[in-house]
Amino acid sequence: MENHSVSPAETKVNTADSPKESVTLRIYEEVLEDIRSGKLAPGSKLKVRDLSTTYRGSVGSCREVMNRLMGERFVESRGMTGFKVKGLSAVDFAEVHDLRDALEAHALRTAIDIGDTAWEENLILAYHRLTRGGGIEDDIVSREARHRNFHLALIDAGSSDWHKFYVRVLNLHGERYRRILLPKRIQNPDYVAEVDAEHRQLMELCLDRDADRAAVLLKRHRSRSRADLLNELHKLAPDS
Amino acid sequence: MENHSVSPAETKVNTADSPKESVTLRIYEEVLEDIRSGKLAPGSKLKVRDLSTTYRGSVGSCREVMNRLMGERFVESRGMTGFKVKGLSAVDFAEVHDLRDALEAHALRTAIDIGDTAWEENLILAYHRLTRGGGIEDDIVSREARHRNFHLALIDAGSSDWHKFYVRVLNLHGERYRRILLPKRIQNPDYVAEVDAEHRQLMELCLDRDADRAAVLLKRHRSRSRADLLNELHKLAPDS
DNA sequence: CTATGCAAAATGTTCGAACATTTTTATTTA
DNA sequence: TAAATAAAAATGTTCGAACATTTTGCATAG
Repeated sequence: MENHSVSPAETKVNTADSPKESVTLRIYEEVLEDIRSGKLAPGSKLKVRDLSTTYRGSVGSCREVMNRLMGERFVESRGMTGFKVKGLSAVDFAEVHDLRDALEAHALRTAIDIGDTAWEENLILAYHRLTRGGGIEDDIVSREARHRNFHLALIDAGSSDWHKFYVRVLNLHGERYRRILLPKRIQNPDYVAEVDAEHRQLMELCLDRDADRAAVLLKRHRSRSRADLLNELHKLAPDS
Repeated sequence: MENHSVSPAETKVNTADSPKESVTLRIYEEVLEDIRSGKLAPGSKLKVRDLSTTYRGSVGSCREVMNRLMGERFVESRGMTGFKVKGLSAVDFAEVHDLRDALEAHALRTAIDIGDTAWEENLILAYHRLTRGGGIEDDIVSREARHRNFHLALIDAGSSDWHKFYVRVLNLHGERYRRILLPKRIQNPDYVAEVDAEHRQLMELCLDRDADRAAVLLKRHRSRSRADLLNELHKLAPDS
């Protein structure tokens, strides 16, 4: 049988004071990144032995990671037949998108309602990092991370841990669809600039405490992505 | 150090055709039940070696289960300090309750909107099982399972897998609070009868496709629980 | 007495071999 | 040839020992 082994996501530079993360955590991060980037193809089988050589860990460590990723729905498993990368589908994407919209809209209103100065300052900081880049690493991975952080900063006041927990997971899944199906767009400078303009507006509406307009803009902010992604998905599988 | 070992949840009878579930799955189910019943105390440490003897598996199997339960937020872990049962707190409960309310209200409207005959029939069946008992096993565990199934049946039409996934987890957490803090009430026949009357109303409003009243009743259905549980929690820790 | 540091114990983590199941391949038979 | 079967390979699962880190207990210095 052919072996679709992949090379793991870039090894992280161990800065002097980094507190020596566990093997399991390292593999978790690398596998998650590789699933989100598409390096581990949607629907493909995840054989723990292959994983253990690719990501340099034991079968046990890899199985721990698989179990963890099941909880975040990036990995599936039925009975004693091993693990699979979750597939892509139009229905799944629509669900992810709509549920995130609902949760985020609610959280945004709460944040605008009761957010304090710290929230405002953190939001400004997140916007700055998003647009100015995060330092040395300025690839697609960190861009998406900064993007996610900005959107999390928007709602990082008042809303519950549960809310944030779910929004984070849904965001990660949304990113996966974007990165795999629209890789060109998210690297196009014009598109990025245009989107960042919306981010700025969003931030300013928050600072002005204009919940209604912010909610509308947030929804519009994503609607193009949604339509285009569903279009791509229907091209791949017209019947779903 | 003292050893707070517990006896595992009752061993499941292996009927002839049961497809031989994996050790990990068995331990997962037993540990989850013991966390929800309070046999594994909120906030207590989960030492894999103790677990492996209590639940008759290897450390590796137990670690897989811990990782899985982390995804459902029944178990926490920070750095290299092992696993802990998630604690109880008033804020956490309020978050669980409110988020579930929001998700379920939305799902209920969708179900009433587009639910078909199969949905209606399934709902009637779930109500029957809830009130008439589920057969041999009629303890608190199966009562709660049937209760959860009824509420899942209410929304089991149209709403997304993600929605159902999250509602299920939130329900399990809500049950945990009820079982640990209000054990008397949920076993009181009068209370059960009273609640089941509400269940019947709820079902009938669904069959009548009266979304507005159903939504109101669903909210009210839980409000007493919510108030009483928050009261209990404040007694335990008045400052949370 | 408190604080500090060391050693021992407890606990957390990782590993790869051993075992079990599923899937594939080869072979036989109708 | 096609279906059935058995052997072999591949893959999935489980285990407990080995290793690493954290916590505990104790001795000593301030």
